[in-house]
Amino acid sequence: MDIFNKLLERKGLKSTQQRYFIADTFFKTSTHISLEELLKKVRRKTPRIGYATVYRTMKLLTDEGLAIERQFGDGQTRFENVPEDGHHDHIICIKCSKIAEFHNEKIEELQEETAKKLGFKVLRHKLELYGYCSDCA
Amino acid sequence: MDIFNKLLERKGLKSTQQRYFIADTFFKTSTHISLEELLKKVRRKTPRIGYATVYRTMKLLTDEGLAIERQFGDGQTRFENVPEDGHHDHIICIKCSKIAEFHNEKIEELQEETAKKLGFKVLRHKLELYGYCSDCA
DNA sequence: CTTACTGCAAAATCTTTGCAACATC
DNA sequence: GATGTTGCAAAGATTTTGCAGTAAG
Repeated sequence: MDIFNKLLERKGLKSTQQRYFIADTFFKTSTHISLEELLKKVRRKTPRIGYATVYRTMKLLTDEGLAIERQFGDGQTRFENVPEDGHHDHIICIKCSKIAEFHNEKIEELQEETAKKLGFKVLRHKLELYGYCSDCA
Repeated sequence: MDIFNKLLERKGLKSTQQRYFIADTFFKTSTHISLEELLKKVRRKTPRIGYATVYRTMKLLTDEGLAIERQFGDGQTRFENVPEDGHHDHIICIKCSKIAEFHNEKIEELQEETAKKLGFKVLRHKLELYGYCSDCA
């Protein structure tokens, strides 16, 4: 939450209870949460909160890089919080759904390189490997 | 188109001019096209065609594995035709939504290698880079 | 006090679906 | 002819935005 308060200060925004509850709830969530779900969670503590406030707070977090929007094709935008200790990628077992995380600096470098050739400047990426884990192979 | 005709036959569906134009146009498209864009293209040949028909035809193609639905976060579902000659990855501009494709064998190798260390056997993967293109940097 | 924030409700987007007219088989 | 298909328009589902009231600095 420190980082969130700093963000508000840096941008000259006001620190409100709504924003606090939304951000706090979001950062404590480990899954990919939708606005509707987040709203529901936050309302347990602050029933009078509105959808638009959640929407706008998440937009703020997304714009500032503290959250990432993701689309899984179910018609709802979901938000994932950005790990403070560097990012990681996922490898998912298509049989038992086990998810392992990994980080490979070499791959990241090659991504940068490839992007540069295409004239792009990469800010973030998404890499997911799908296959069988050792138990299911 | 042969494969499309076979699909219709296999499922006992009727072969109509609309379906033909939509599928043909889609298969000849190399970019990730949205329904709106596809409709516009098809209308150049068949002005009286409706959005719903395009929608339903693309749903058919998607269900049958001839097209892949993709969400790049710009609020529009886009369709990509399944490459017969191997896959590619994407790099997306977060400002103008331009999408470029690339393929880097070295990255694929590193993915395999990394997966092996974790005891996984990779079948497929998804790699998307997000950033600014040369025009928006 | 001034300026920003919130909630509500309305607007804007996209995606799906019901149905009568119409085209295949 | 029977059955599937099309186009239109309406319904759904989400995401955005305008605005008057409210609260933070």
